[in-house]
Amino acid sequence: MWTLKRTHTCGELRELDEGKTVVLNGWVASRRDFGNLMFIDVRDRYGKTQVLFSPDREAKLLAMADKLRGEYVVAVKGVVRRRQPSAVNPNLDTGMIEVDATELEVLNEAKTPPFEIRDLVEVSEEVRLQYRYLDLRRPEMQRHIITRHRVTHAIRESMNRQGFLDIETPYLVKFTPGGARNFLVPSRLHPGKFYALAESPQIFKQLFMVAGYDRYFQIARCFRDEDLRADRQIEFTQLDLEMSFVQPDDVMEVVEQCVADVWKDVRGVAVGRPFPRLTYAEAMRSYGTDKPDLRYGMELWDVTREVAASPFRVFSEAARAGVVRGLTGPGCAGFSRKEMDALETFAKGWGAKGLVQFKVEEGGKLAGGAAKFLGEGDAAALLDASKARPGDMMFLVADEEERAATVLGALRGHLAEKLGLTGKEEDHFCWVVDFPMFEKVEEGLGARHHPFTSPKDDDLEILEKEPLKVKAKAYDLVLNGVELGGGSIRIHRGDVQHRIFRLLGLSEEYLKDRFGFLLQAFEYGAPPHGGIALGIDRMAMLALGLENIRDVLTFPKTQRAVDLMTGAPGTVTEKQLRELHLDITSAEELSS
RNA sequence: GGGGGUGUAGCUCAAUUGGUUAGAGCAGUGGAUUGUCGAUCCACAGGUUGCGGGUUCGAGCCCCGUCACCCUCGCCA
Repeated sequence: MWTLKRTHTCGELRELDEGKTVVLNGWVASRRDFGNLMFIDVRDRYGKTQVLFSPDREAKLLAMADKLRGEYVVAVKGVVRRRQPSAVNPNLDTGMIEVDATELEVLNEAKTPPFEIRDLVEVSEEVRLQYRYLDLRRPEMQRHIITRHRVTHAIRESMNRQGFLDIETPYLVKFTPGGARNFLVPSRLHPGKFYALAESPQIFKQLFMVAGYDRYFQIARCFRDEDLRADRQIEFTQLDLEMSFVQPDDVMEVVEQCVADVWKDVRGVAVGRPFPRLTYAEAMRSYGTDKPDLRYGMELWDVTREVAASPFRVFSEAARAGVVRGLTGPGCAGFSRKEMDALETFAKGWGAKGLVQFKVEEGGKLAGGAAKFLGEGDAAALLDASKARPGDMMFLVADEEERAATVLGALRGHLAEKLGLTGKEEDHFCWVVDFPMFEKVEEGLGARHHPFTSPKDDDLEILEKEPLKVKAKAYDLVLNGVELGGGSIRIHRGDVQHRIFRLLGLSEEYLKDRFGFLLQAFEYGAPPHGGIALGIDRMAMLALGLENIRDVLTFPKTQRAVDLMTGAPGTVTEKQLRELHLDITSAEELSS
């Protein structure tokens, strides 16, 4: 029970409020004790306000204030005073005023926290996660969580404005193979049977299209039992959407509008539209990745033809079966032996046999270990292709095409980081389109996106003949080298779907068992449709300029998928196991 | 499953070539203090050096094992 209910938040009082009697509720952020005079900063999520306890009031009040400690929860009644010019704190929004306390109520005491509740305190993430509720009290984390709210709010407003319906789908679903590993939930009512936690609403949203809800969206949690990373959690949130009677352009248009709305609301910037589009082939050729970072240049170049007859056998031999490609490191000619070795080690770590490095000297002369092996026209060809100038460095990889692209793509990112090219504030969105439909897997073909992705119309005729050349109506949204999400136009015709299934080597029986309901639904009038899913955690992370998804999640899990605060996952009782008809067979697990 | 990094006081870190009683800042506690704002000054308290084993006259430091956290490859969005 408390009597002093707040009239204002700790971030809102200004000079104009001078003379008002106010009540603040919040946490004691700091205490500056001058004996007969004391200052308390009271904090809530809106800000901090300085409260003055002066000896002009009754002695009891000051004595009470003397007992205050950090993170005590307090209610303070007082009069807003304008500060003397010399006492103004320009670093605080409320720094022009202070509250001259007349009453104090301690709503709750607090133990000394394991770390200070402030920004700019370096605390190990392990401790932060263990006391996440305290970490979340820090202004920096509150800014993250509030920004995340603004992202989701802006998304909902934008999608609503664009005529989309927010509809939910089940999380407890039937296991469907392919894609990510599922979490399984044992069924109590059906011994030996399991639900799966939805890895995405994919199938349900397609059924919405069959049902006629032609513009659907949802901010949905997804569950994938895969290894965690700086930008990946086992449960994460997607903006999922699906539309009927559309082509890829229509989906991309909607997404661009939504993202632009979010960026305008959250970052206050107008993003340029339409976003640039690259084909998958272009992205791989120029950037060595299907998620290019367009904040800087350093595009890859190819000299396979030019060096095919080079006396340098590393080049000429690679040119026969593979490619010779490179990138230009601006101003890198000054790299030390050590730095160059480190780059070669980096390249080898990505599977390169080696990394050929040439310094470009004044007059366009190439220097470096392998320079002496180059033939007459080689240097000129390299200079021409690389656009390298004196002071630059060329990095070349001679290998099979995919390997060369991957290595150089990784090297490009690594160099950009090293050269400080990635720190820019600008955001560079782009679309990567025309992905291959299939990829080679151990036993034949696999779906690159998922098996309901539509091939491009023109490629239908070569579907069976040259499946690896077939392009999909798929598109990925990329921001600063991070994949924000991807989608596709789906197959809505049964005949095409069956051709794809056949190519993927899926038997009719198997399909009937796993996707029977979907295939059946598609027999009752499925409209052409397509959609996309975007990672909202990543979006919030990038909107905040962060590099770790955990910093925009309230209770993230560690790399080993543990919640350090609750201790999840945990053991359960024998009774629970019995009810679920489960038997733990491993002795190790039983003892834990 | 593989590669790399880290682990010392509540927090962030230091500790020479293996050498005496493991230090500092912040936080904490007590005292002083009427204009601070990450207040200041004085004092005090605070340690199973992640854990287990080994080598050694002697281990925070070397070796083996193990655990936790982070980055990453595979995997996955």
